[in-house]
Amino acid sequence: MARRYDPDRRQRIIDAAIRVAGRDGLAGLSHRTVAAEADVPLGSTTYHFATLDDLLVAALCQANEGFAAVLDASGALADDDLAAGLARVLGDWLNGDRPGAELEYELYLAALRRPALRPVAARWAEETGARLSARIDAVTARALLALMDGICLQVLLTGGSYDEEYAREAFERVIG
Amino acid sequence: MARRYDPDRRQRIIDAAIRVAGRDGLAGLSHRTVAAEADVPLGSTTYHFATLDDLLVAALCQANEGFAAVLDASGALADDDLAAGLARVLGDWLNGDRPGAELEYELYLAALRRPALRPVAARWAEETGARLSARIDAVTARALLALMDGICLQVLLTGGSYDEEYAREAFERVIG
DNA sequence: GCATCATATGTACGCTCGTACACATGGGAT
DNA sequence: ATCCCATGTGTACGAGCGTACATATGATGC
Repeated sequence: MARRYDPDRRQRIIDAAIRVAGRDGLAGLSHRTVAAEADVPLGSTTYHFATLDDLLVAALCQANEGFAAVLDASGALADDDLAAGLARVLGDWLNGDRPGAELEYELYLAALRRPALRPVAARWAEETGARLSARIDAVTARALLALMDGICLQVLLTGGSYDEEYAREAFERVIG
Repeated sequence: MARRYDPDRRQRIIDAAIRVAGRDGLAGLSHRTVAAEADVPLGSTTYHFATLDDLLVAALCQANEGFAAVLDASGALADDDLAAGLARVLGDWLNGDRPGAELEYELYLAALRRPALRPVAARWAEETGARLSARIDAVTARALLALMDGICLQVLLTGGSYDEEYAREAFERVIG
């Protein structure tokens, strides 16, 4: 009954959704679980996000900024050795916040089956590609992006560990 | 009441699961939906596959053979120009049976959140890597695999179309 | 002040889900 | 011929789900 007129309500629901998805995966995400995590009544989550897709889009948009932030903060794009810089930032991201990386990828990959998420996933790819394009030609940027995705996938899917030197070598070859 | 002692019961349930997952995605997969698709009673699916993970593992194992079959049949590994061969087979797979490719990837990516699927996903990566290793050194094979995953992902996630020439160029650079 | 309307709340309905379990059936070992 | 048990069948239970909706509240514009 408390906390009527909570100006941050919507944002708190998104944050709660990210926590729930991070803990239990997308399968554990529902209006109710998010409501419980955010400590708001069920009706509040359904009011702000009529469908789960709406909530997913908001969560994906926010989670997407995780890697972008790491990428910008690392200065890898300004590194003299771009391949080494990318390999380093990927390692920082994968080893620094593995659950966060898993969540980000899960949301990203969810676009495969949820058309509503595709524009967001596509925009992320475009924006990251654009950052790379500031350093290198468009084709190489796109290939680097694909390679980064593939390497992350191999690490996350097989549960293996990240091999920075191998990544650097692969990036270097693509850069040519 | 009919069809007692159906020796192919288990296999028919797996086939039904693949059809359901292909049509409605993993989210639409349940003991009941599979039972309905296979035209068997609910108890039959729960008997042969106590948990959904059991069923997923069986489906993933079977679906995994799709790309491998295309890869073998294409003769890409025997192609003089490995990069061109891989780019061609990827195009055949993505354009020839898009729903099948989506399903295979969805099952593959499900390993991210379902530990039970990880060994299967890891084995697929190993086996495909081994096929490539017959043609090229192990590091390059692994990088090629990552790049193939990444390129497929970009196509499937963004809904874009596959650019074979771009893929060939990227493969070529990795091969060096 | 007052009307308006976006926001917030609680409850209820019908559905599907996983799971459990009691019972039926008949192939194959003995 | 008989028994065992893997396999097959039907039903029920409790839980969680999305959704809808009637109602409450107070910020905001006038």
